[in-house]
Amino acid sequence: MTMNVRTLCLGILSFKEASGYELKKEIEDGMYSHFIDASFGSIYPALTQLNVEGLLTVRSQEQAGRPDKKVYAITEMGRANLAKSLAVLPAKDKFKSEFLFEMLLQHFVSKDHLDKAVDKQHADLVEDLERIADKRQIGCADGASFVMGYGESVLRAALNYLEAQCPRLKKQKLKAAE
Amino acid sequence: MTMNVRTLCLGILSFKEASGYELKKEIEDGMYSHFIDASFGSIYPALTQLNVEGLLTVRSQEQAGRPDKKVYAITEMGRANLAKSLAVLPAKDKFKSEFLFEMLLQHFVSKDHLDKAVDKQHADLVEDLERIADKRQIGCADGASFVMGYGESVLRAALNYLEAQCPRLKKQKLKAAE
DNA sequence: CCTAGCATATATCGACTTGGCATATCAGAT
DNA sequence: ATCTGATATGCCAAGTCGATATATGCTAGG
Repeated sequence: MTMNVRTLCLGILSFKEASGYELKKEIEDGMYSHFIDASFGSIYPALTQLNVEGLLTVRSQEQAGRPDKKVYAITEMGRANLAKSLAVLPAKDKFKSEFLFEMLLQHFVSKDHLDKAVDKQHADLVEDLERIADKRQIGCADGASFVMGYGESVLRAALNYLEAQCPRLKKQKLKAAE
Repeated sequence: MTMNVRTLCLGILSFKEASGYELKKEIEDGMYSHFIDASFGSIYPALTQLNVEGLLTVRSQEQAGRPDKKVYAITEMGRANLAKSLAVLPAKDKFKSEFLFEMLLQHFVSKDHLDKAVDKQHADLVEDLERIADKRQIGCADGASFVMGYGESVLRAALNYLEAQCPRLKKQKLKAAE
């Protein structure tokens, strides 16, 4: 699979048309957020290029009191191109964690700093799980359901491990529940 | 935390001296492999730069029948610099999965291709789990133990989910056990 | 009241990183 | 005899991130 920002944009636009800004929001806060990343610096040039190649169409949409939106929609050529990109076996998952790196080198940092890092990791995991839980309530089809279930399983496992290794976290949890 | 290849090299070299090639092996197959990535194209320039800045020392080691090794060792300045980099709270974990992207867009690919993608994901997860299990047998201290336990939990959760969603995989497992 | 910050919206640019390629030698497999 | 793979270092084009710039309107606090 040729997984770059181009393919990503085509994939999201295959569900519904959107502007560059809306794509970024979807990638950051939406269903894609826990297994994909992309910045404006790659999204906007990709959209321009895809439009030039005829894989997308643009239409400028005026908005009251806001800058104009450039709404992109996928074309038939775009769908064909996306299908072609997806027809290659996906590359191996990549997981990057500064947190685990810091845990590995814990003898270089203070006990206090380590506690803060663990707390942050815990908060990040809880936040991600809550976001998925919110999306799940809405209820969605086939692929989306599988993807959210996968994310939920993995995040919950990480959270459980963290709480088992750092009993301190459970106390905080109880505190928060009061 | 300033997590770039520079910090990564300093971190690994804080345990033992190594050449660029050995660092790559450690990152690819060693304990770091499931939460960090780096290519030769970033490792070698980083080592050269760190040496110029006095954070590392080099010594050329001759080897019978092989090219000379440049063995890098961390200096006191290097350790101080590493400690400083670690004194910032770690950034949020990043997880990239082409597999999940493909699952989300499954209506674009054939049933056969989807099966192959799932099989590949399954094999990747099993391979990673085995690698961690091998490392764990050796037995290691504090940080390393935590990191491997974390990785094991997360990978096992993913594997369990995959097998629960695709009962076909269990049959393959039994086949392989025969 | 007003002003500081935040959300909307698009775009560029430097710095970093990846992945492929080049180069060289030797061991073991075919 | 030849080819693949491991050891070993390094360069380079292409892709990507994070910060920054620009412009506007809404909202909440001082």
